[in-house]
Amino acid sequence: MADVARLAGVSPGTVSHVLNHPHRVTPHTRARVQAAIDELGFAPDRRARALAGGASTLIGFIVVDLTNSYFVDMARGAQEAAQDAGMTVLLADSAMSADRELTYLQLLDEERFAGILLVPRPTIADDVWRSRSWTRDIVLLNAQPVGDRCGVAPDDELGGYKATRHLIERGRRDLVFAGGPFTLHPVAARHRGAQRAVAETNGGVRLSTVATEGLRPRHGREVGDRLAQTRPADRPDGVVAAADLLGLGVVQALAGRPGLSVPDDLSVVGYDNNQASWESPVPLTTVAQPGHEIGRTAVRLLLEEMRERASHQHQQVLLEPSLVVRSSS
Amino acid sequence: MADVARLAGVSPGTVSHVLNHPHRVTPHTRARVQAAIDELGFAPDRRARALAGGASTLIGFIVVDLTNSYFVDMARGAQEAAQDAGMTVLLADSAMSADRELTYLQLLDEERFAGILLVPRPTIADDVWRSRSWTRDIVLLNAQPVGDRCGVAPDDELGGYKATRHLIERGRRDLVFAGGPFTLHPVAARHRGAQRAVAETNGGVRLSTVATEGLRPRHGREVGDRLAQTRPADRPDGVVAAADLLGLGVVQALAGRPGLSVPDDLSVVGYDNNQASWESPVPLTTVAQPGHEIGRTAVRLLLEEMRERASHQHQQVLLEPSLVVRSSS
DNA sequence: CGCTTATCTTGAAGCGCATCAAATGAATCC
DNA sequence: GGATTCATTTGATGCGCTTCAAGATAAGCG
Repeated sequence: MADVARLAGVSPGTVSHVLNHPHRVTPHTRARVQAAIDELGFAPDRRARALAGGASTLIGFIVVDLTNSYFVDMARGAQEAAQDAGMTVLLADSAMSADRELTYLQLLDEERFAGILLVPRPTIADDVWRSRSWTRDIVLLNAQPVGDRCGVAPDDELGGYKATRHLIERGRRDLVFAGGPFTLHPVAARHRGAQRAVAETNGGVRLSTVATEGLRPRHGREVGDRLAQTRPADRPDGVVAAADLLGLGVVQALAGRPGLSVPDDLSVVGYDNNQASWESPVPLTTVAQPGHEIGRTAVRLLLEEMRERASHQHQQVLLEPSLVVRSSS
Repeated sequence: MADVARLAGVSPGTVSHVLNHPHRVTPHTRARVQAAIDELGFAPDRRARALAGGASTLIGFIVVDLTNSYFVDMARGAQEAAQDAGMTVLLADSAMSADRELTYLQLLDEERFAGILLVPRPTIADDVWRSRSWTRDIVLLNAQPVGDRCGVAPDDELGGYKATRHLIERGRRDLVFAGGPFTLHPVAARHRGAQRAVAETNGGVRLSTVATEGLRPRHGREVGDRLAQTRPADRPDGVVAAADLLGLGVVQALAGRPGLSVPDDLSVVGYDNNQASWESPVPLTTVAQPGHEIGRTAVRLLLEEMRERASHQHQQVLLEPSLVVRSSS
């Protein structure tokens, strides 16, 4: 910056002004300084700026698993909202590791980022970072509510409700909810939603539950095989799968079997709007997570917390998932 | 830091020493300072440290599309290698946008990151960032070679060769290469590899080429349908697909058709080791990209460039993809 | 034309830390 | 016991920038 000042024949303070308060500088000198900046290819050191002046313009986003495009959606929503506020989101992939989660948290803390968005690991006893008090503002995404922090999450109960309600409106009367393990909060919540939708019919619709060991296609295929072996009279006519890959497994197992066509004999609804759900031979009806909105909302909360530190009230926001109807129902 | 010094009854310089040169400080005072640090919950400001002392410990990783898990692999490899060197990788998702790519580049430049890893958009006329001279060291990943930069990329030609060679070794004699558009460098390179493998047989194997409009499952299904309509006598017995999703489409279209079982009547090899390739009902033989190694190597090159700036020679590294044999061949 | 006011510009101080030369203290040696 | 040496500790200086009080210049007014 000193070089620029010298070349432009002004004081360092003036260079700083054209960078930060251009209106306070005569158009004439402003032009000269700008010319010097261009000629020297000067790019101000943001660390120094942040050190001297206000805060950083960086927001950190720590994600449990970047392999999951749901979280990438969140990141993009966050980036979008951050950009509107002149800030930037930088990502860190903790890749399921508690250690890394903590390490990143500490790093961003020491780097004095403006704020931190955290998608923690889904474990319950997830207290590694909670035991410590951080200097940065932190907003939790896709996590169970925590009292002393803002949080944004999808309304899984509502999603389960919507999926089930959809099948009921399509005339299905004998439903199965497939998913597991139920220790996973989202699975349990979606299940509750399904139960609520069925309860509203006052006995007009039956719901049974198949607990699976996981949510992968092979678990779904097991469910499908089991359905195929059921006597046609006892056979359900709708499946609410707790995840797309699970639902796809069900569809795969049913493919080609007589009397078991999807969606005529059996409707299937998935969950997550996974890429696989629309690239399947039978595109899957599914519930799309509001990942993008979660990201946007999280940044909004973070900015609020940063700006009105004193009056800020922590809050938990639940966002509504949306039904995407395709060929499987 | 001043607070810590005061509480421990030492000078600020000493606090700095226990942080940076612990051996130069008496165990006794070191313990006292440490106690003060703990009591105050002091976490040093990394920006200030970098400003005063050497360089930052941050490496930026700008990715064209984080939705693609191939790039997440690279990021993880990079993080791994960076960690070994006491550094950290932070990600930025340019989401296919040239603007964002440039903006991030400039941001990381101004934030004085130690170095930058860039996975640029696949376009050829990709000169937005090239026109400018950056202060940071930059390594290109998964990109066409550029003279004045280090670069790391997969050897697609070799991958195409390996896939084809595998089918030949399995006794296949009439092959099809399916993929497109051929303006995509990886597609063209894989095709060349396939041609080389066939050429080595001196006429013992036939290869035809089906140019598709894209690499999605539906394009593959079209190929599969066409194969099914071919007279059995003229029908190929092996398909080299330029991508997994394409290959999966082929398999899907063939499923259940008599005389067209996979892998008996027709073997299929995909490319990318996409998640879908192993979760399919017929797990796909495929070529796995060395994403992890690309990330590791890129960081290695970056560190070399940083440490031996004077003597450093830019280099292009091609990494070997590996064949993953599963049920479709 | 002298003085007040508004507009620009300046230079010093400080952000939080690392480093380095200088000072202090302890240990060693004859 | 005094002189040396080596290990610790100190305090000042500067990293690149913003800001702020103060100085300089220009404009406005009677």
